[in-house]
Amino acid sequence: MRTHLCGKLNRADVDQIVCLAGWVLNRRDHGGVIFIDLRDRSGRIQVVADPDIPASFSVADSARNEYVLSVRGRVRVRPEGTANEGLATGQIEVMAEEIKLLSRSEPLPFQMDEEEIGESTRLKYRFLDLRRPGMQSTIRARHRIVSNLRQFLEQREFVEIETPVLTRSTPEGARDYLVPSRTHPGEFFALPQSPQLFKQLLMVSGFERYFQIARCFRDEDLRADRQPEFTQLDIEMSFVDEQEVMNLVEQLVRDCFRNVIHVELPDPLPRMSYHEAVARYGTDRPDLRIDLELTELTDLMRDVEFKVFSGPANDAKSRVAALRVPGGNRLTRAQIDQYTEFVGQYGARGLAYIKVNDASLGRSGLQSAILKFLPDEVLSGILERTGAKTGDLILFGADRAAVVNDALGALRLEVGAAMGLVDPGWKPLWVVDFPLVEWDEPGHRWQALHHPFTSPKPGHQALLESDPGQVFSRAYDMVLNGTEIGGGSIRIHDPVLQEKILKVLGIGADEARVKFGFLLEGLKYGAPPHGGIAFGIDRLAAMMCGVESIRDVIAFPKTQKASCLLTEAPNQVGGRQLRDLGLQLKKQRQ
RNA sequence: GGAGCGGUAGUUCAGUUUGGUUAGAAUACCGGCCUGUCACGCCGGGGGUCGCGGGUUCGAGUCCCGUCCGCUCCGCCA
Repeated sequence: MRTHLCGKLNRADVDQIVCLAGWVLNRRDHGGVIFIDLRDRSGRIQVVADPDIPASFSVADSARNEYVLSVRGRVRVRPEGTANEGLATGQIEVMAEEIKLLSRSEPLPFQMDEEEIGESTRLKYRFLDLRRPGMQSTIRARHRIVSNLRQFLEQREFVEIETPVLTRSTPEGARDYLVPSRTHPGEFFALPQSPQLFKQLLMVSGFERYFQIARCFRDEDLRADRQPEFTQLDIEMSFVDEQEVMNLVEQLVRDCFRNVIHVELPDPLPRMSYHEAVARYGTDRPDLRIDLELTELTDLMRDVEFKVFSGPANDAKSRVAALRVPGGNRLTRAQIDQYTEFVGQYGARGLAYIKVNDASLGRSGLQSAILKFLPDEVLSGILERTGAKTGDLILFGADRAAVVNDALGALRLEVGAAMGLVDPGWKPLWVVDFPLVEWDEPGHRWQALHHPFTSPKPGHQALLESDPGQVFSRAYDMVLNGTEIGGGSIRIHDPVLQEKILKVLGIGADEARVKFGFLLEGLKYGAPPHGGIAFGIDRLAAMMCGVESIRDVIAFPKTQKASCLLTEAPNQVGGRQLRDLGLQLKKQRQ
């Protein structure tokens, strides 16, 4: 007797006696014969049974997913004349000789084959949602992805090391999840936002190649691609420069795509500077599947009478740019109004546009409320630079550069998707040459673009004090189809330089000691040059599975309010638990 | 903190624009019949706090106010 998994039977198995176990997908009694569609983790097979066989359950007219059965029987080819078109279960069936009921179920809260179930119902009954084919497939794919990444790194002598989950709050960056300490009343652990400082210390410790599949926690508002706890593939290496890190993780990602979803990514991955990405796409994570770009018009608009354009054109921190929409001429006024509202989310105060009715006619071939403000040479400059053709629409952004970039960058994605301009396939790239710091206006200080431990580019250190905004960092982001899937940098291994950077960031020696003194201390004891990267496993898995939300690749995700509908966490805890912590009960809501 | 969409049977939805008889459909569930079925078929049945609270009205699923929950986005996410 052999034991088989459901769905793995084939013609070579005919006449074998097999044992199956699985969920009943469908069960019927027809003409004195019982038909059972069984499903287990690997597939689906139809079992045919005579009512007289020993069976520890009774057959009703129909039922789905209500039982878990074990079946012993003979594999056979379905007899002539009994198969029909569209055989769902294949041509091999099992003639049952014995059926045992292993477990029974109440009627399900939703059907397994229903395509769209409301998010809250799915999450409340996540254990059943996970039983459905879609979630089975994504969760298993996620496992294959992680397994592949791990194998790749192990083959290259990386060592997987766990770092603490209960750790110290380092209040830079995101909000921490805090855990009160019982043994130190009034003090708190923080859950790690990333293992960054520990992995750098591991380099000091001599683990030259480290990785970890690390859970990270950030107490910020959620999005489709952001959960309060998420998983990162964390990598750090000693004695490497950015080329070596990038080359290695390119291979890692290519290998993963090849093995898991049979996709060949370009070799090498294209690279683009931060400044080029922002200029051409309005963002540091461009979606290169969309063949649209922002066109720089700032210099062209300096002398026009139209203040909406000339104002920003003459302000160093502002920008005038255009987005050409091929075939956009056919958009209605109402649709353009919607786009105006759309860019309003990003702070744009309007959305000027020109419809190109006939590109060969110059001014008279254009249609727009702003034509009268723009001289002929400016109009022809716009047409020439944007490459506008008859039937196109040109959209304008003129404001502070950050607003123009956010608005037109987002509009590019929105319009690209709406107009069907998104190429299928995979467009990865590296974004490099990031500024080390950016000016934070409300905080009135320089802020690290990546994090405070990122090394500045060699040769740029002289600018650190005179003009920090011009300093490039040794950071790199891997971007795939408009999503940042990984980011890293060569770190600072020189404690003197590290203190200098902290000073630029306005973090004094005392403050630095309080926040991450243990890292600064570690760097004093012969830290090797080192660098690394972290990949967002959830985002990577979601993209590779072709799903919109990372919730669909996380077995037990949280809702947008960061609660768990399955366990009803977070919840109030008993007075005893709180007293142990020296805390008080939250006042009950009315 | 802000903007938008949604919440009606176990589930997926219609009904809300223009207030008006007993709130419907499909599916699921229960009973009966049929029988090599595989979205089986046929007949019958049960099932609703229209998210919750308040208001307007002779009358509210429908209009108004508040609130809770889910989703998308902005802010936020070194």
